[in-house]
Amino acid sequence: MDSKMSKITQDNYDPAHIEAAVQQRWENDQVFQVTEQPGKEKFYCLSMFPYPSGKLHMGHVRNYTLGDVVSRYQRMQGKNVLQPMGWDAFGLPAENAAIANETAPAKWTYENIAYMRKQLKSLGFGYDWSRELATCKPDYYRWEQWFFTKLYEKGLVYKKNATVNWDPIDQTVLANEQVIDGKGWRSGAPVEQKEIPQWFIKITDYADELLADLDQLDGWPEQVKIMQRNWIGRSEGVEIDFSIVDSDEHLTVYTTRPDTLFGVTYMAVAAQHPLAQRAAAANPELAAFIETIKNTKMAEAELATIDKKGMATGFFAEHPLTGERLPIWVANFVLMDYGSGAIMAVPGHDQRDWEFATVYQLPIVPVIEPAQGEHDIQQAAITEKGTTINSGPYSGLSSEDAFNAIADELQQRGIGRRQVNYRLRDWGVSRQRYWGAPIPMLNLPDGSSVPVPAEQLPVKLPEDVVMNGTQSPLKADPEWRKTTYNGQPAEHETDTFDTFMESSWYYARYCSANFNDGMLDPEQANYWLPVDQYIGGIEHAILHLLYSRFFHKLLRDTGLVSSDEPFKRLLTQGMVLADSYYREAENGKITWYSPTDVDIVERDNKGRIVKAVLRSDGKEVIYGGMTKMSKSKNNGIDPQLMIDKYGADTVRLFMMFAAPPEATLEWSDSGVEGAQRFLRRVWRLVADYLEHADAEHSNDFSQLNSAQEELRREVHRTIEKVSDDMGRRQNFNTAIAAIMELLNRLQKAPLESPVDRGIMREALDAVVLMLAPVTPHLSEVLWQHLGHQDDIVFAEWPQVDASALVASSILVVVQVNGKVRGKIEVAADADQSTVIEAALADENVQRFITEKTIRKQIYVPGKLVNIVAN
RNA sequence: GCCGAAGUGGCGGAAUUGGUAGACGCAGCGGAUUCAAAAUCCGCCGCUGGUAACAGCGUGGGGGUUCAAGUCCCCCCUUCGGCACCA
Repeated sequence: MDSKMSKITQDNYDPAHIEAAVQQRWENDQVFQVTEQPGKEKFYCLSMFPYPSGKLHMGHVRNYTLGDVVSRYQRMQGKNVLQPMGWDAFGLPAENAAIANETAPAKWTYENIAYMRKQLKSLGFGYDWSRELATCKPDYYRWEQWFFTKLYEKGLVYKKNATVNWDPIDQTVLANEQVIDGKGWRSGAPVEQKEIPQWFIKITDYADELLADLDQLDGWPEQVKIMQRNWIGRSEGVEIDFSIVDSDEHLTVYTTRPDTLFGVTYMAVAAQHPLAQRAAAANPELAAFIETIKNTKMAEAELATIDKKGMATGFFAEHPLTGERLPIWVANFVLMDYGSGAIMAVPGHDQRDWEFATVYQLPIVPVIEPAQGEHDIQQAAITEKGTTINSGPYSGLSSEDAFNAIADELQQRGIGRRQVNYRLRDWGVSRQRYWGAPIPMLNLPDGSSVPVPAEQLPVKLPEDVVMNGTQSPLKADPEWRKTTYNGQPAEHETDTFDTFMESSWYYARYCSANFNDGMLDPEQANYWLPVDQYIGGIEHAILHLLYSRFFHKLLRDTGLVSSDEPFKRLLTQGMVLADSYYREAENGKITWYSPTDVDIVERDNKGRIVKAVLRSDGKEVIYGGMTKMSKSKNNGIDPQLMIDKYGADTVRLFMMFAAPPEATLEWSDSGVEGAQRFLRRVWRLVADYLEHADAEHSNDFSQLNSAQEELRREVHRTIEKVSDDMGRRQNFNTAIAAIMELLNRLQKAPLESPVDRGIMREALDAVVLMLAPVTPHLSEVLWQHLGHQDDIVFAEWPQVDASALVASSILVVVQVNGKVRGKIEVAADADQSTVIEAALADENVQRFITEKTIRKQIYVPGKLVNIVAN
């Protein structure tokens, strides 16, 4: 490596040059390729793989820098570290790009992968590229198809009707993000809700285990576990049959509040409910109403905020305990896809029921009196529990007792049963799109479906296609689906899998990425799994992470892995923000300009942006604040520009220093320059030292003067802090701050005596080693120049010398009535009375306690004295 | 609407177990160096008062617990993430 040969000087830090050289050596020596080494502690570090959208964005750079820092730190702890990378390559954007650029999704995807792989390498991430995978390749998705047929055989897969967004002009199914204000994004036609048959996987069979095993996940953020718990939403309640008046049928509902049963004043069913359909058949007005509410988007957020609408069906149900006639309404806030598609409405004690009842002037009967506080049932529902009233023989009971008494009664009469319910719904995996893994099912002429036999897998997705803008090429091609089954004609399913399917098991495939005889090689998988550290965005807290946990349990129950959970420790990183600028045209149209095209011409005396202009025309633009980097605000900063300008080490350092991992990170050009400045100072300090490197050194630290002792204490305190920050706390920003602090001290340290040089030598080795996970290229080069022969990638993390930490005296803060009034220096081993005596003797402390009576003296050993006086 | 976070100087952030609020960096200001500039180095830098020593105030707002609260409890406001077909 030529950078090793050339002398380093005050100002010859050249990131482009050294980074290329170091990366070349890693590649030549295949430094990051790993195999199983029984007996050596393993560490599997995984960052969420990217969707190959074109080029890396700053969110990726942040995510992968975090992963690389953790990986390199763990490797320096002597562990066998696996860090793989791959591509979440199926998805909607490829189809959109294909239409826009008149290319095939496959071609576009593969080109993006090639470019982004190059970018990842230029950032110096230490991946084992021999394990790279792309989910759009048949040798990946074939195993997913195989696994799906196994799940089918186990009875975990079924088909049922479910609602999709239907664009009646483009004759196509739309994703939620393609529906804008209720209209198709391309056609502009009002979107309809349509029921079509789709495949589901029974995640609800595993709901209990998914819930219970969250308790094992000590290394997960509490907030993510809480979100998953709420998502699964286990509840204990009662299923109740309400008989329908003048009919043999009944309406079954689930409630968690049987204690409010006497407060039921009406029933409500979904628009698609058979009862609603039957009522509509004889009632054109109702039929028309059902048509209008059918097209409400079914997203939960939408549902929660829509105006409550409904219409009576003319049917009545009978109250199971009072015999009262209850009108059955069709309501837009009841969904067929949830539970039984029907609810018992208790407007007194459920806010949605209350709002509906208020709109349609249905009776509101209070049956619960809350334990405390005034409540006006005319203003809102009372959702707290309390004591039953107006509940016949069940009045005067606590909510809990009433729950049990009423549940028992219903159960005894055979019209109700206690039941545990989950908010979690089964996983619908069918998508009516082209760019995804074909669902390996065959539709037979008799209308039944069978899995594609294992020997016929994979069902390959044709890659050389033309996108016409609407229909999936799979559906448009009458030939593709044609096949035979047992000699009879059959048709391939033309739907493809939800892309969450691929991302639910890729972490396991990496362990044996090139294994051709099965989905996983259990031996390799069980060596590496579970993932020791998983890193990705908080936006995946529920869906991706829940589906992956589910898949892991499915893999376990198929005998492919032996662990219960896929990810031991989880780090959720925050978003990356940048400044935004815009202009508003006279017609109100807003145009956003990239911060890289804008010059700031004026700041106020507080440093805030007052005036900025577009460089190309010199005219003013309006500052739009710090917002998430996005296409829509045109404020994405291209990582490539930054790497070209400053080098990977600087970009990595800035990313790790600017904010703690979980927080949002604000992009700042001057912050990046600050990071670069620091690296130049490190370089210079080493160059400075090397000029004295040939002089005599002493490593005998037993006779230090107080300045030397203090400096060396600083070095070892820093090692202690940085180790804790990087290993346990994962607060890389404070680790870097500590190294900066040490560097500030070292710049002022003398190099005169052999001991001075010995201390500096020890300190510089430590600084370079501690920076190695963050700035591996710079550290590697400086490490070589400091005379080390070994590769810093595998070097041992610096050790704390406990004897260097011992100090003879300590600083104690003295407060009077909780306010700091003085600081005293006391012997490290001074006892309480000595310290308090010294505190009371302090001149400034005296001013605040004279003529007052001391009521209390508190001593926090080694830290603080508080004197309470009045 | 529901669930989950966050709010600290001009700015990003630090304060890890209730114990010195503002580490580190950016911006700014003053100085050194330079023909000059860049780069670099030295110093100052929460607000108010004071030459200073120091004092008062100060962690989104309001209340509380405590010798002591950015940190714990209650209420409120604002911003952000997720809400099942974006990934």
